Amino acid sequence: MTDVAALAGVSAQTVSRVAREEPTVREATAVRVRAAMEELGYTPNRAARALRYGHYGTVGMIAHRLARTGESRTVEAVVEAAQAEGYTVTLVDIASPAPHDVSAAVARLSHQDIDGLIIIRAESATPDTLALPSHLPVVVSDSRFVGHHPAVGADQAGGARAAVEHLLGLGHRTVHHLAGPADSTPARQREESWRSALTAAGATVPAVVRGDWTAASGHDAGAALAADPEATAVFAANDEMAAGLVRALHEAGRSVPADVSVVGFDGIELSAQLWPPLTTVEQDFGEIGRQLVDLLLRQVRDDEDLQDTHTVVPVRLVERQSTAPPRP
Amino acid sequence: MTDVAALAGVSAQTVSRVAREEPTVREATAVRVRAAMEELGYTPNRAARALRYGHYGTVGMIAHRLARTGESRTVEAVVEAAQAEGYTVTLVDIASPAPHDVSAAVARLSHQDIDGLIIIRAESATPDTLALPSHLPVVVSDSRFVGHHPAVGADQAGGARAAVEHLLGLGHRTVHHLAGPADSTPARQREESWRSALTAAGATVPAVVRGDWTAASGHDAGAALAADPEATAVFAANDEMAAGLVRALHEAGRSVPADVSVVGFDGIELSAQLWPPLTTVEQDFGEIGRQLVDLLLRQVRDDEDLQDTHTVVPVRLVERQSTAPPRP
DNA sequence: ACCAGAAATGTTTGCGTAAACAGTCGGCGG
DNA sequence: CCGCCGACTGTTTACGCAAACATTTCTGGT
Repeated sequence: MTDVAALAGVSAQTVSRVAREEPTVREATAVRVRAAMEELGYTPNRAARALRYGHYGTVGMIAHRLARTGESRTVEAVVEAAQAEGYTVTLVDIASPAPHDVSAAVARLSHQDIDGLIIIRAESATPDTLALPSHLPVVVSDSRFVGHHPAVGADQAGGARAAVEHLLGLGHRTVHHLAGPADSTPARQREESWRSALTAAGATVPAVVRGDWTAASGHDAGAALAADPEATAVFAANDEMAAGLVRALHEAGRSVPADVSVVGFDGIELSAQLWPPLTTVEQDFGEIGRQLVDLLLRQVRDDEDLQDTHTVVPVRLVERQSTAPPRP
Repeated sequence: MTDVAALAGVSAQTVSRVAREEPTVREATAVRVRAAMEELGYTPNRAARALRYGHYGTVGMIAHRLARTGESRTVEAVVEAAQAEGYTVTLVDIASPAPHDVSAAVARLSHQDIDGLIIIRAESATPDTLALPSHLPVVVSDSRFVGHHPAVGADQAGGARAAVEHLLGLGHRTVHHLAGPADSTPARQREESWRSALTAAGATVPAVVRGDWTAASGHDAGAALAADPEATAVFAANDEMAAGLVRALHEAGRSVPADVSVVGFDGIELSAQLWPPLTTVEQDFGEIGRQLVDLLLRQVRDDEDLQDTHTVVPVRLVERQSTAPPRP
């Protein structure tokens, strides 16, 4: 900055004014300064600015396994929404969703240059195990934190219920469930909602088959389900597992949907390309991302107290060709 | 920091020493200081540190549509590799891969607190249109920048050749190509390599069908290909389009692989779950991410000049059940 | 007990920026 | 033609931290 000032024949303060486009600089001077900045390749030092201003223009985001569809779509939406508000996003991926790793990630990130923190799918962390720096605004996409931090989440319960009711409505006696890992909050919510929807309809509740979100685990589970002639309808906790399940059914010679109907969850892009195209509960990841950023920035900028806020983003059942009435 | 120093009854410098875990502080003192830090919720201010040190411990990453499989896997790998080296990653998503938007993103990011920049899939940007701040270390995952910036890329040509040769080896007379968008460098490389592999084998080169990477575009293209009885083997430029293509073939009553063999590219998780499981050219995104970080940090830390470096990461043809010899 | 030298701690300074305050200059009314 | 006002521009200072240098407090050996 000093060099620019010298070259333009002005003071450093004037350079600063030009850099920030203050209107109180005479145009002729500004032109000269800009030319000098150009020539010297000057760029304002953000660390110094952050030090001066006391904030960074950056939000942190913690995620686990961010190449997964739900994660990456949320990340994309968050980045876009944050950018639209003039913030950048710094990302940390945690090794596992275990409390210890989450805390380590928070510790690392809270020493970073961030004004606020977005935690997505910190599935197994609990408010107690999460040692957050005081006064750091936080939003979470996991409802376990309701009452501790503002949260945004898809309507897991509603989606699961819609899936079960759709299958029951088709005439199936009951609906099997291919659940997600037991330590995942969304997985548990989907499972509980599946159970209560069955109970409410007076249907029997079959044993849960559990996977770990991966397609491979869905494929394993599918082998078991395919052997059970009673299983005519399956609600899978996500689309990847549903894809593995469908493949296992194909391999077992069971037709989808003639022999077995399958419903997924998430609405990933490829769900429409499976054979048959998968009926699924579609989440609006874009909206989730936008809400997360909105809630966070309201705390950062306006110092709002949003503790008890819990935004539920609606989901939508998309009926495709993987569901049909059972064989008579 | 001053408050902590006062509370612990030491100087600010000693607090700094404890914060950085310098070994020259007596343990008894360190304990007192740590207690004070704890009580006051003190956290070192990174902006001030960055200002003092002259670097940020952060790398920037520019990507486009980062929810796509290849992108998100690369992002995840980069984040992990950077974390392992003690760096964090700040992300910016660009609206479109057009030169103008890329430049805007670079401009935005170069004013951020970053020590280096990773550009992935800046497909249509050219070295000229990209106004980078001078002296900012850069790596690129697009070979168009070879000679301008160090680059890392999968072996596009080798992968495409392997796909074509696999199909030809199965006995197909020729191989059709479902290409990616014309403004994408990887798409062009795959297409050119497909063409030269056919020519080298003395096979005729059918007209290219072009998609835009999405499964939907693959489905559209599939409708055309399904109507052509000459098309017994198709090499799709990515797995998403291959999935759409396979679905279109199913809908047209053409069997895969009995009537038409299909090979994809990327090796996304769901490629193994399609029906039939997709033969594809698998990229090692993890390795690409690690190489990107390695190349970048060598410039950042050691000030190495890596201009002409171009690391090619091998790909691997994974044979599954979507390919077979043509009907006699 | 005394001293040299090592260990521990304190003081000064500057990193690049922008707010607050202090000039300087030109033009206009009287 | 003087003085005052507003438009510009310059000077001083502090943001929080850590390197460099200065000073104090311990060691252990005699």
